[in-house]
Amino acid sequence: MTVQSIKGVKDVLPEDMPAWHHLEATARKLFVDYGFTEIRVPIFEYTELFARSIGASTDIVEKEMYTFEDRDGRKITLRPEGTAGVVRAFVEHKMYAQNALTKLYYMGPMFRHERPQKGRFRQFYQIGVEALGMDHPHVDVEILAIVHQLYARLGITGLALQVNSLGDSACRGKYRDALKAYLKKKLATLCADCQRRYETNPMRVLDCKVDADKFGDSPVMLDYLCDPCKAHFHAVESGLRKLGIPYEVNPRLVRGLDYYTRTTFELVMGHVGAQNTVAAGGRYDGLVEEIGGPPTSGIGFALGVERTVSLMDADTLIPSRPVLYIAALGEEAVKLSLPFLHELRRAGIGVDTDYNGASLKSQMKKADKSGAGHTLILGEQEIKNGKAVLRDMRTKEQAEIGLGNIVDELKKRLR
RNA sequence: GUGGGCGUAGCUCAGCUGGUAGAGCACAAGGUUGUGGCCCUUGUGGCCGCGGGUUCAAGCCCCGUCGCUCACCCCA
Repeated sequence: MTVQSIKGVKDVLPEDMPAWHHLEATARKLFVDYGFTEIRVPIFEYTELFARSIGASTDIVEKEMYTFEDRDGRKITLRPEGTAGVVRAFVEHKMYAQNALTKLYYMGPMFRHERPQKGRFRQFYQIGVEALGMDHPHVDVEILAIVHQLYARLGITGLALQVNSLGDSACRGKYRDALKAYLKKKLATLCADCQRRYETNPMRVLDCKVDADKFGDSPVMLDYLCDPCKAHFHAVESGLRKLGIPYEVNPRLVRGLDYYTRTTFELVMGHVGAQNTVAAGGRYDGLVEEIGGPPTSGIGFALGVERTVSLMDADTLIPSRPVLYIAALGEEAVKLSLPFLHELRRAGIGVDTDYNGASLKSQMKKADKSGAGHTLILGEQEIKNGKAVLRDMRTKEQAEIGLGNIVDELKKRLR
C-alpha cells in the first residue's frame, strides 16, 4: 500500500491555483480598499485559547479539535478557526493601545476533525477579517459591505445575505428562558436530536431541518432585544439599506461558537450540497476581555475558500505561464539549449522545456500545454546551419534566428 | 459518532446468468500534413483496493477490512 494523504485533507493541485490566486488577490485588494492590513498568526495555539474563546461546550471544542501534547507536555491545538488567534495576538501585542479601531485580515488553513463531505474537509482554508475596538453599528455595516463587495467582485451571484441579532449578556438570557419554556411544551413531538439540543443548545433547535415547520410561533430573539441591542440592530439595517446592500433578516440564524453577540450573519448559496454557508461572521463584544485584554468590542467574518472557489468560473481565469517554450529536437539540441535557458531566465524572461529531445510533434503538444506564446525550435538541421526557428504560437508566424546572438535577439523579440 | 453509494490502465468508464481484462482520452514511435494540432497505424501501461471464503473456475457470489464519496450531525 502506498502512503496516502490524511483523511479529509486535500492537495490543492496546480490546475486549481488560478482560482485560488484570483480569490486571494481579489480579497487582498478589497481589504486594503477598506483599510485592513494582514496579520499572520500561528496555526497552533495552546488548547486553552480555543476552549475559552469558542466555548467549552461547543461541538468544535468537545469533539472536533486536533489536540495533542507537545514534547514539553503542553496541550496544543491546531486552530479550528481564525478569530481566537487573531484576538490573542491583538491582546498580546497591546494593539488596543495604538488605535481606536484595529482592522486585520488573515488567510490560511484551519483544522477540524469532522467526517468529510462535499464542501467540508479536515484541513480547510479560510479568509477572514476582524475589526476590533469599536461597537459603532457602521462597523457592522462595513463588514457586511466587504462581504457583499467581495462576492460582487468575484462575479458570484445567487447568494443570500442573512442577518440576525443574538443580543448581548443583558438580554440573551431572558430569551433563552422564554425559548426553553416554549420548547418544553413541544418537547415530546421533537426529533431525537432536538430533544438533546434542548438541553445543550436550545437556540439551535430553531434551525433544525426536520422540525423546521413547527416553530412558526416560537419566541424570536429580535423581540427580546434590550434597548441598546435593538437600536444597534436597527442602525445596522438602515445602514445596509442606505448602501443598497440586499439582505434578509433570518430570526432563526444562530451561531455554533459561543463568543458571538448582537449582529450575526451568513452568506448562503442554494444547491451546492449540504454545506451551503459560504461565509459567516458576527459581533463578539466580550471576546477580547475573555482572553485577558481590556473590554473591547469586535466583529469579523470568515469565508470558506474551497466553498467560494467552487462557485467561481475557473474557465475565465488565465494561469501565468512562461513566454517561451524551447522544443529541442535530439540530444545535441538539448545540450545547446542549456545556456539559452539560463540566460533568458536570468534576464527575467520565462522559459520552459522538458529536456527529452522528443519529436517535434510531441514537443509542440507540450508547448501548447505550457501556454507559452512562442516556441523556439532547435532542430538538428537548423543547428547545422547555425540557426533556430522562433514560432509565434498564435499567429503561427515563424522567423529564423542566428544562433550567434540568439539570447539578445530573443530578449528583443519577446519583450 | 450514524447511515447510503462506489473502489477495474495516469484520467473517465464498460465488462452479459461466474469461463482467465476492454474502450475513449492521455503518453510514446511512425505515416500523412509546407514543422505539431485533424486523420491513420503501432506501442507502453492492470496483484480488477486488500485479506479470506464458496467453486473445476471469481473483476463478477459471500464475509471481513481499508479507502473514496454523499447525507445526518456540525459548520466556513
